[in-house]
Amino acid sequence: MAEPTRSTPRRRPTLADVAAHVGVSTTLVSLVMRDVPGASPVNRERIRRAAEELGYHPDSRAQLLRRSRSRLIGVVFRVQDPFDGDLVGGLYGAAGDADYELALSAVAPGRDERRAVASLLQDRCEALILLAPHSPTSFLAELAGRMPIVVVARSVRHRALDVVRTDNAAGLHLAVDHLVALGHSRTVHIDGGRAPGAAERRRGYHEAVRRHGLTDSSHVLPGGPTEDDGAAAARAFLDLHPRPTAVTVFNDRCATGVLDVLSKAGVSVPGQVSVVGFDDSRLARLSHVDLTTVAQNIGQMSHLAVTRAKDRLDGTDVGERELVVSPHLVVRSTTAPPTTTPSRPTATTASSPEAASLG
Amino acid sequence: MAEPTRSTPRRRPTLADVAAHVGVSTTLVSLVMRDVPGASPVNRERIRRAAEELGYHPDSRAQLLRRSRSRLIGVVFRVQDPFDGDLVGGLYGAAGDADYELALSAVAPGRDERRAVASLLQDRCEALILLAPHSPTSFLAELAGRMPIVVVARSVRHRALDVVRTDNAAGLHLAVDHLVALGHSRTVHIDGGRAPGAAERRRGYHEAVRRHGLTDSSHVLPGGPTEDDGAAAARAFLDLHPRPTAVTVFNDRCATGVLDVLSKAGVSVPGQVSVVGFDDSRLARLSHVDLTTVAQNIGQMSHLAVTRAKDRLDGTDVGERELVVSPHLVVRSTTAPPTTTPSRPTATTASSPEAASLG
DNA sequence: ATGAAAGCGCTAACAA
DNA sequence: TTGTTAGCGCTTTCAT
Repeated sequence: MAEPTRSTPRRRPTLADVAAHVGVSTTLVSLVMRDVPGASPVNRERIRRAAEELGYHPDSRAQLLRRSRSRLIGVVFRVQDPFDGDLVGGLYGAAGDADYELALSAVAPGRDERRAVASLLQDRCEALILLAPHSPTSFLAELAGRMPIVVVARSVRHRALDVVRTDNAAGLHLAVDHLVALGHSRTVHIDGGRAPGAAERRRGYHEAVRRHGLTDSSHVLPGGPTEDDGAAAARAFLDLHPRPTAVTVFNDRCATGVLDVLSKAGVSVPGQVSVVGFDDSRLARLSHVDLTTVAQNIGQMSHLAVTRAKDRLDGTDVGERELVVSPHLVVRSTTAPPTTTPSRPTATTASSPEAASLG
Repeated sequence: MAEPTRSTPRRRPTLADVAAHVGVSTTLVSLVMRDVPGASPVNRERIRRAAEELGYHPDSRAQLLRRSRSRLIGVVFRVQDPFDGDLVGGLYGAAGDADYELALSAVAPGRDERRAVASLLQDRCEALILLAPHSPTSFLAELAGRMPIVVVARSVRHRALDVVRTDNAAGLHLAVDHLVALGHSRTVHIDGGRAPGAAERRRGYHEAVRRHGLTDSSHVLPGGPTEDDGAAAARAFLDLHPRPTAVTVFNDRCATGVLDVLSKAGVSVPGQVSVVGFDDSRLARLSHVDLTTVAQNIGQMSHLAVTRAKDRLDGTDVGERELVVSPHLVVRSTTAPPTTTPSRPTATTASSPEAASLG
């Protein structure tokens, strides 16, 4: 019988193996492997060759154990969430620039944040970046007593926690300003419920419509972060009378559900209703969705999160604990001026909100 | 000035610190921390308390370095992909059952598979599970020379590689059988292009329509794995004449794009056209999508992947290198019997395909 | 430019 | 039940 390719071969080679193979000390091999000056070009070359030949990879555990610092930043993320996915991508880049490694720990069904964090603690991460964590502030604060903690995309007010987040209220100002500039006056905001950021976006909506003197022709409809939430809210929206001409939605996922229900109900977008999302996720960019949306600056947020972690580790004196990143509006094809066919003669002052639920 | 909560406190406590604090040997502390029998209840309690008090967490790098085995399985996944997300969730569970830890390494923009794998090699993983890898077989084979490699959701034929995948062809048989049972005869398959599994699904479609004697009234339309691909394919579909009454689509994402375009074109689903997806992703389950789809058994795949890695590590004699998991059909609301209103008098033999592009 | 030796925090013999 | 000792693979003084 021919021996098949061995899938469990001999013990992995160590520094000592490489050293022995070349006939030098482990010290020299260590230098060469780390690209540190102090070895003759000849030996450098021979050692490189031997390492390659033996298939040597340094053992990061041993390295980390020996080094005083791990240069490791832990990241807790929701493995299911596309926004977190984007952020993780950005974090890899930012960490590389800052000469740190990332250790990923996922939150998944059956694996909660505490477990994710615990595993990172064992890995000797020097700091933690938590993406939209839902743990109680007390837990986060306790962690912060151990090591620098950077919370991303959730607003937590605690003097030991660093926060990097989008200016959610400003995002809704952008959305409402855009709609008003197009000529809309009857608008609705579909809410994110208890999702992180939802309260601020709701507040931003209220502030913006008030600023435009449109409070009386504004609504907030209960919603949530998912497509399903959006679909349900859209059904409620269809019952509204007079029907608003524009909708701001908590996020893109939710907006997708809204769009789908409107489309199925024969309501054209942006012909009859304009829709604005939030996040500028891949969802929004799809050519057949092409959603006008408030974009979070993921690259900047990732960069700030890593930089803040690094600054804390370096003991750099940083000012604010909370870093608020400005969003910007991406206008695509789900917003347009309202059609000038009011269902009733225009009333200068809107009727009382209660009237809407009648008839 | 009041000293704010320190975010970079004293050196992390070690086993020795705990031991000194209690006044016992490190051995004893080690036993207790690992829940190994061999310590008196009294000491066990005192040590536990001291560890808690000092905020002690074992250093997994030191543990791993010292233990002969790391009991670590590396997972390479695409941080953006919802299907990979689901799998990672399943893998955590399966790994826990098998008493292994998972080390995650993401593929993201700017971080390719080689980098993801390299980092896992340094972490001294004993085996690697690669989710839908796109690296060339040669690279995977080379890896397999070092350690057990389990490839999930991609078909690779190599005697050193283990593969866990869904029976894609069978999935399309299920889909077509379902449609035919409903009474459909003019069908179309929207293809996945070069995506993993696309070729097998296409083949399954061809086999199934042939088996039903429907080859002449079948089409394959070029598509791809994304919503955009589906949207484009759907536009091509709308130009088909006579229009097929049912569509099988490469995957759920693509099917979503198809549904959206159909909806916007005023084509009712399942009234005028039935649609079947593939994956049973969260997308398909959304109440407003409610897509009939071929479900991959994620739980079983995760379990098999971990078990296979474990068996290789244990040297267990396993038979097949390729584990093929049967999918099943989830019937939801996008499939129904065809309406019996042919746009023209039924022709027994379909007109030549070229005719479609005319007029 | 090179090497010897100590030790990172832990576990696994072995002894007591 | 408890302690002593050696050493995992590496980096880091300190010699040479």
